[in-house]
Amino acid sequence: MRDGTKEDKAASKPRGRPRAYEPGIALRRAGDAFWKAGYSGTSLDDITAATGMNRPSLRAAFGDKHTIYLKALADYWDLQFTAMRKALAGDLRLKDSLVRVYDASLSIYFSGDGPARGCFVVGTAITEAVEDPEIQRIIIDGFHTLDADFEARLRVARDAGELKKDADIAALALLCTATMHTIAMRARAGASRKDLRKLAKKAVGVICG
Amino acid sequence: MRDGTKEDKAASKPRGRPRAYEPGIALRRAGDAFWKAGYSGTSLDDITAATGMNRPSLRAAFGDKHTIYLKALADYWDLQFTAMRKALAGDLRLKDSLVRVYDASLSIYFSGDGPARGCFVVGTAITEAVEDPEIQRIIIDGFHTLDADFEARLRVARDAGELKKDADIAALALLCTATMHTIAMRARAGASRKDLRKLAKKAVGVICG
DNA sequence: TTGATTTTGTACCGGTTCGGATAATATTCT
DNA sequence: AGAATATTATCCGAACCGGTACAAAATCAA
Repeated sequence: MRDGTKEDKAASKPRGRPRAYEPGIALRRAGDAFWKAGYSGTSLDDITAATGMNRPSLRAAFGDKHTIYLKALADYWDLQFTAMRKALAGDLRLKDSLVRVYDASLSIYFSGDGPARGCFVVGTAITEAVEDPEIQRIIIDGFHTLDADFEARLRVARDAGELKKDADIAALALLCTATMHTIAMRARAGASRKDLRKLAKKAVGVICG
Repeated sequence: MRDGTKEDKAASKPRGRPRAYEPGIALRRAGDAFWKAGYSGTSLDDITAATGMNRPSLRAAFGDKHTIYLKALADYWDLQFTAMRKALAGDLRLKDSLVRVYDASLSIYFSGDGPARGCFVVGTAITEAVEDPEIQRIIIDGFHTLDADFEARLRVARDAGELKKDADIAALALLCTATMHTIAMRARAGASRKDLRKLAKKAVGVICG
């Protein structure tokens, strides 16, 4: 009585012809395509080539081009925040903690086969923001989350005596985000990973006083 | 003998049918079109609509789409650096000088009729950088000029005793550029001018110690 | 006035875009 | 085996893309 009721998790197979793709992987591949050339610069043909899916399957699975992009964008924010929070966790000194965040980001910015693509948001979403309020909102919310995560970490540091009692936590958090932004752009503009790591360390040096 | 030799500045008119447009203004309008939707997101039809020029005239005047874009990009850097250097000139205190730079940038980011478009480079060039080495180089050179201009101003401030003798000028300059970058992106993402001005002041507060 | 010169306006070309219509295929259920 | 279901594969079409050919228009020189 307990099994085969259809809601058996990974058990019971779906009814018709099985999928020839893995939705999660396919979406990431689609994201890779956007990441390289931006939203307008990526055609559905590019995406079919990247995913191996044909057009109708693509549409059935993820919707039209705009919807595919939004899903890829949400996916990226997940990746970014997961990496960031993992880097911020643990009881390192503030300075090391921040450097670890930037290192984690650099790993993302320099991921993939070709040349560095920087941040997905910076490289693809920012451009569309002016004419797409939905994307605009997703970006601004993400930036605020970035600010908030940095600020929370800085507050811990201040309470632990690593920062001066009267340090302007909010201001420092903005500079942390700003540093992330400048790294993201310079990465896409061709700066070397080594140089960007040095940049991060210098910025952290100032921020931590 | 001195006049009418054809090189008489604005004197002697050209030979054939006169232009129906002003090259400088037309190029700026073309830039406006790119500024709104990015390089790939802007069609030649968009540009003809923005400039009032028809397609063959456009090509004769500025070349193909890619060349038009490069001209518009160079034009924008000129605008940006002119505004920045004007803001940095004069003998204000460092803090006021920097705030003035960000105010000048905000004037650019919030220019135009529609919603804020942020920085032209951030909103249009960054996306293309991955697959266009020429654009990539123009961006990185521009960023370095930004860094250098800030650094020069900071050095003056240090020599004038506004900063500590052992202040890391290069690191502070990077944070100045980073602040510019984060403002540019947030502007395009829909942040209000008032909020961005407050952000700038907070950042300047930290940078100036 | 006539001819030379330059720009403009229209219309078109071949290729690409996105989305969908239709038929073939692979699997499960009965 | 046969019906039901879900995905895949091929193809189509209307719109758009960047670029160009060609003739009409506007000016200057003689």
